[in-house]
Amino acid sequence: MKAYLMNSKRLGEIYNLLYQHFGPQGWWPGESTEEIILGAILTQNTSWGNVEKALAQLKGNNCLDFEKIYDLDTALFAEMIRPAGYYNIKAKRVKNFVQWLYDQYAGQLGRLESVSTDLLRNQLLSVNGIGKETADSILLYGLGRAVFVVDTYTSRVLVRHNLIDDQCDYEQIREFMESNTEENVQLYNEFHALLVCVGKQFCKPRCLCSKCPLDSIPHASLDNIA
DNA sequence: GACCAGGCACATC
DNA sequence: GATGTGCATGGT
Repeated sequence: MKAYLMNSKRLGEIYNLLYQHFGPQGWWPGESTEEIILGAILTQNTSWGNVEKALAQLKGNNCLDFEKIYDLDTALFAEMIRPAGYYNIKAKRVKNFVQWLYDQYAGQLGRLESVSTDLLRNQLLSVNGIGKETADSILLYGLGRAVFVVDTYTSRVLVRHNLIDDQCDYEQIREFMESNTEENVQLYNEFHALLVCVGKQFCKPRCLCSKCPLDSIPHASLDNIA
């Protein structure tokens, strides 16, 4: 059997186990595209609980809105998102994104619909503060494009279960996921959310947790755990 | 008090 | 190209 068939079969098993255990995740948590995009930037190296606090503050100040943010003083915006951590740098990053949206698309998210995914991804990556994971989160969860999002949890779970080498970089992991699964926005959405879910609960950095729903999937030895 | 959390850019070698 | 560092709050 060819490698890609084996990998797609294994990924299928993993997806089914996770889906059976956790159920549909219905990501991204957020009521609007703007909230999803803000969440994607605010969650950089930050726990989601802290992001929720920051989003709640924005909501309370009626600032979950790119037009408002565009006009808002950066220092003032930074104060509102303080609970998310790295608030000064994240305030600049959000402003950079909004500035890009205004410069290129008159501030209208609707205008992104006619742009190809590849072009959009490259444009997002050119914004200072938007890296690969953030760009792909925006594309998949915010804009409904079929791009697999790779994050710490995705990588960790795949490495632990010997699906990828721990030296794989972002693009290699994304390529691995996209080439071994059906190209489908809803599948990418659920699969990534489920990987985060199992990662949070059962795949801590320094331990091999038991009772993981993926226990039946071949597992790396402790020696291989960073 | 240490460790971790849904990264990214930049400096330095 | 690889490696190290700053950015910061809040939960466990």
